Amino acid sequence: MVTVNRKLLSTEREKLILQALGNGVRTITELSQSLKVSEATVRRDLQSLEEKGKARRVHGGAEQIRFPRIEPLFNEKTALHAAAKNQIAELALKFIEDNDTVYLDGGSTVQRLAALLGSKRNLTVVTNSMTAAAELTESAHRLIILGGEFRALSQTLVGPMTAGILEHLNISKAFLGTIGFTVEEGISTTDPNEAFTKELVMKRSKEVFLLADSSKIGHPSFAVSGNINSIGTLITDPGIPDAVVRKLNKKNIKVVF
Amino acid sequence: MVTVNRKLLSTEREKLILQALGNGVRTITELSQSLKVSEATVRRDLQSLEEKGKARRVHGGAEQIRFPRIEPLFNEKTALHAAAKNQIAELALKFIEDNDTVYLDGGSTVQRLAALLGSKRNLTVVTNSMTAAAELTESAHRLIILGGEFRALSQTLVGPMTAGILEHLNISKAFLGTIGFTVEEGISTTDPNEAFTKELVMKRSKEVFLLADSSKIGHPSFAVSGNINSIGTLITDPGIPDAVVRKLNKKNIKVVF
DNA sequence: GAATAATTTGCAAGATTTTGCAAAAAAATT
DNA sequence: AATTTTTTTGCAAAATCTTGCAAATTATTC
Repeated sequence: MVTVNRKLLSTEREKLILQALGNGVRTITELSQSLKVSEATVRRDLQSLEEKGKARRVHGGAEQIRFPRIEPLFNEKTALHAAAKNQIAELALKFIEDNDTVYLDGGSTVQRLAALLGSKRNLTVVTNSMTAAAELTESAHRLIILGGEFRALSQTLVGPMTAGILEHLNISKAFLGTIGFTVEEGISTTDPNEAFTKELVMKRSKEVFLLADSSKIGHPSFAVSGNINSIGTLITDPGIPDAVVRKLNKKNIKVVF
Repeated sequence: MVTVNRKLLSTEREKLILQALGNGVRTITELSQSLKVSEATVRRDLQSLEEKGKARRVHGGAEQIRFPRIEPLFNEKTALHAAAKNQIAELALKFIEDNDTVYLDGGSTVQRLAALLGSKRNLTVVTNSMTAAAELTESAHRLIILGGEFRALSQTLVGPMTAGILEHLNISKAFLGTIGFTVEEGISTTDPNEAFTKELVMKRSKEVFLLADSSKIGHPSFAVSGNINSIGTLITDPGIPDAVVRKLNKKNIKVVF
């Protein structure tokens, strides 16, 4: 236990704050009182922690980030992104025709697409996303779920075991999500197993569509998936820089927004 | 129970809402009263949750996005022999030890067992049942889902595609459900694809437990699964006729009730 | 060890966000 | 079609956040 009998360095205080957050969400007032510093100071500390990716501020307080390496990227900054994602999903929908065999990847954008598939007829939907699967269990479409190890963070099935099924399937159109995307390297995610599955899907699909809002472009993640040339079309929002569009077009990747 | 001794942050409130939704559909009014905030605020929270894909709003309230409720048919059956099924599940649980690799089949009895696994540590759970999977997504156990075609009626993944993964796994204890069971033929179900998967599981498992309440005994169904001798133990209820117990014992199948 | 520079802290005014209320719009029900 | 219920929208009050600045603290230099 740390007894506060002298002034604390901000570094020490930040550690105490993190410790306090470990037990859940804390308000600014709570933190301010228990650390005996002004609320302004707490705010500044939290700002610093947020920049380091160790805490997430919410209006009125802050909470701990459980998976520091990953969550900041997940951080769906509110309705702005949500709107973009819906738009992207609607654009993607236009590429799907009745009777298609499509693959749906994990991720929130693709999830939106899954919710829209009710308007199509007689699809065969292959997916590794448990949430997409859940969305589709009540639909009339044929649903095929890749097996494999369940990854709680992304709610997907990933890893080498997925290969067994994928090898037996020919997918006409794959719709992939991603954590990061760069013009040089293409798709990248945080988990190598997930990257492996994405790569395999790209190989087994005639057409590959990448669904990524513009906030993801230019930010690579840890594990790179396959070759960027496997991607046929990037579906994104108008926030994508012109320069990126040009570079992608040069690589024969269509960009839609 | 959460005691509200201070103002809640919106993040916390959203978590409480999700928790409340876990028990089914809630109306806006209910949520507003139990959280002691205005209905407008509840609506806004639900909107936010919906954008994050964690809840679905319906007219008059909201529900959690989860795996679909088991269908009526499934439900009726469940209610019918509920007590027996719970007992059977509890008996089955005693055969599971920490660190085991177990297989969970579809069916309402096995589903009960899935719900009890929280008391064990560090299991590897392999399953083809979407409802069992749903039950376990939040657990700390390692979860492996067989791939394959989704069969809505039983909410399971079945057919030849499941083989790809099963062949790579060694299961120590398999817990199977069934539609019908006879001393002569053993397990039988309505769907050949489902029978195929059950058969394969029996081959890949060191010990096979069949969970079947006594109402199923003596009633064969359409598609027979594998050899009756693959079954090591029948876990059932006291309603099982003595004659059947004797015959099974002769075949070296233990009977537990 | 004193003087100076750099950083941190607390305060308070102005900007932003959240909340609850109520009217208008939309959806479901009769 | 009329009524009731639910949802959306606009608005004002309250709460929270940001920013600039001065005081306090800490680090650096002489």
